[in-house]
Amino acid sequence: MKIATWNVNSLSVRLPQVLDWLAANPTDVLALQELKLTDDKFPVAAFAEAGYQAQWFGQKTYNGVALISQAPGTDVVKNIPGFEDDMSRVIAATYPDGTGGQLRVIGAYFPNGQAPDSDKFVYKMRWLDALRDWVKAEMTRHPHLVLMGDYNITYDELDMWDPVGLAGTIHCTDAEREKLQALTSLGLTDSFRLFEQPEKSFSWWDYREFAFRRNRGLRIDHILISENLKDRATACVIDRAPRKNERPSDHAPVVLTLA
DNA sequence: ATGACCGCTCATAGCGGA
Repeated sequence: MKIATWNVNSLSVRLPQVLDWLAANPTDVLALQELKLTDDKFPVAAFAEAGYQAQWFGQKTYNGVALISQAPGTDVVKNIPGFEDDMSRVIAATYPDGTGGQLRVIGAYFPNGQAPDSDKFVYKMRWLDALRDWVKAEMTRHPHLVLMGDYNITYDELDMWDPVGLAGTIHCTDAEREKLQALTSLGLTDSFRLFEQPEKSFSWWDYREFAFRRNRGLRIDHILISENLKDRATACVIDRAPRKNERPSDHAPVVLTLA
């Protein structure tokens, strides 16, 4: 089965590209981030026509997340329980795992953080702490778990186009990476690094300065999987094709294959 | 040193993104 995540940077603008991509890449569960629309504007009918169900959690102007799936999602949770937040960043649901079991899927749009000395960075740290505590509890309830989305954090220098120039900048600070390691230490694995990858593999490129053409990007979109899913993982790739579209998202989809 | 590009908003400049 295929599991994927894609920050679409406005679903209203990118809907045709998402539908085209799904037609070419049938996917069991696709997590979307940055819908930038309210719940009443979510294109549920368009996905239904394409054979997909959806769970969504939007808001005006910013943020917004969804899970697009072939099977219905159950036990849906929106945002981190107990963590007061006026931003729509998290959606979780349970799906059939293709082998008669169940798969818990969490799609998340992690805070950007803006700059390491900003209020938004403080919020990012608090949010990451709350996410970790909740995911830890989710893993006890749901042993087969996928945590995917736009993390807005690089793991290390391999995830940066300019490790020297970008050292210590947002997405690349020690503080953010410690929080990412705290998630990993729950028993989650970065599925992308289970496999050999091309050098300079990124999932996001700035719209400015021909960054995509020059492959000046970051790898900040991740699919983390629980220990008992590792043996089923057969591939994890970043699909750069949609980044070449006209009017593309600045992010590319990341796709995990489970046997 | 700065801004670049993109999407959005009770718009027409400013914010947030990354």
